Amino acid sequence: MEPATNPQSYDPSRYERPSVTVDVVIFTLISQELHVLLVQRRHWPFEGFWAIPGGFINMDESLEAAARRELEEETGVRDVYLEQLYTFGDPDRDPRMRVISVAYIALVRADAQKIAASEESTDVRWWPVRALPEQLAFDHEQILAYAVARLRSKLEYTTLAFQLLPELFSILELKHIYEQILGEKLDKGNFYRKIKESNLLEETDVIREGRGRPTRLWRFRRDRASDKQFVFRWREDRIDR
Amino acid sequence: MEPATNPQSYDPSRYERPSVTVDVVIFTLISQELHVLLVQRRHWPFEGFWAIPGGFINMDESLEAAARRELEEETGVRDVYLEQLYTFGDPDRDPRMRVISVAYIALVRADAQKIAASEESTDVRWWPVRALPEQLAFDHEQILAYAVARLRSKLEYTTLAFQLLPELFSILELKHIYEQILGEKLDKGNFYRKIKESNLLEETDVIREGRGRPTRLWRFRRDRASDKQFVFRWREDRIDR
DNA sequence: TCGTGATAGTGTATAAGCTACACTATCATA
DNA sequence: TATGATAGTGTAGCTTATACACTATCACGA
Repeated sequence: MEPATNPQSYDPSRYERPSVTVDVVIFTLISQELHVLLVQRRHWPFEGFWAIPGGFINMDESLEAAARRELEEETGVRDVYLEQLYTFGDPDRDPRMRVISVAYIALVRADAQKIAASEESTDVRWWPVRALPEQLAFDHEQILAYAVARLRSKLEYTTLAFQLLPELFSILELKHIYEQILGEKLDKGNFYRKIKESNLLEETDVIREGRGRPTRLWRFRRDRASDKQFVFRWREDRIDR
Repeated sequence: MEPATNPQSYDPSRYERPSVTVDVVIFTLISQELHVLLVQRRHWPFEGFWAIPGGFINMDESLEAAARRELEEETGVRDVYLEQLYTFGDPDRDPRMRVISVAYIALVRADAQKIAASEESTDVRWWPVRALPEQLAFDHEQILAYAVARLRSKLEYTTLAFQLLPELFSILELKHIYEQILGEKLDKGNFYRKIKESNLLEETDVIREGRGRPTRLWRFRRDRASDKQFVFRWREDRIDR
């Protein structure tokens, strides 16, 4: 509890304190594929290794505010989807000192990447989650693996997939993302039916011309998102704590 | 990231550090009803208020180890289900100083409560979640509400309910718990079928005599639990991050 | 000893939802 | 005007869920 089981001996300042950082796993979609932002470290420890962006919390900001600050520093993006993932705190995860890291997941829209790209430095890159660097700094492999698993899992039963798409998109583009994430082909007809029945999409007048038949574009109804969660598929190996 | 976006200026010890505590929301079943363990504070701040048990982490133990230590100190119980809930870190959640609290959920078996009771001090009590104290210390109302919501949610699509039951139980007792949690009556026949099909229960030779027809008792197959998650019911308002 | 209430457990017709896949539609281009 | 490419619809049949009627086995009292 807050220090009071042994109240008579209470003196918080006695206790040695760990450092607390916030790490943000930033996902986006590039050419229909899921990517994550990593930064390359220039100094010991793990010099040259890729790492999840993050940093120390300020004493006067909330954890989420710290995560948003980090996110904006790295990508220049604001108002994105952000959720707390997990807190990693093994005693020796950082060789320098005890560091507790509160990890967050951020989803950045596909059409917002250019902002990131424009501010990209040589040691900041989007990596496809299917082809990540061999080894990451610290326990970041574990954090990233967990983030990917959680994202995959949640995309199946929430509207998170929409956060990755641009403002307007076709139903088959949406299907493509689901296929990427689920790792399997989906039936076109069934997908259309399911998405339409969900009533989460709003038809627009925009028609995109392409090689075949012109494609109608749709928009995500944010208002509906909170009312009704969209359950795309049930899986037995869900990760969602 | 771990401190290296600005590597040239890196010096972790410069940063002011928050205190980090682990709070454990301990649930159990008493007379078929969900209860939670709270401790009453003896000192400022929130003197006399009920709080979730917890304490500072040691510098050489993991977060989960700290949670298990707290749990054992409070209930004497080991080897229970434990999962990280969420990390609460608003700047002014503790009036004394900046405290980051990593909250855990623990599920204690119904037949293990006596252990807790035997070590109970005057200011430690099991509270039914349906009738909690008006106000809790710090932001513990929020933590507790979140824990209860997450527990309810997860009980529907995991085998967590079994963690609350004694070693041996009847299928209708299990049904009773699900009814408690879901807040609705379930069909007996469908419940039998669903549970049996799930293959999560192991029949025992134990028969309990009662008023009516004798009841066969069952045991939870822990080995199966990891293979196959038991999805009892889908809900649209799930909370599972 | 037979009936009744209480609890335990099974069977099944119907409804609802999902899946697979065949079908139609509309464009560009050769 | 035929062909390929992409967009979108219809539907038969299978699978699963729901509601509810049914059987089973005990204690206990008339």
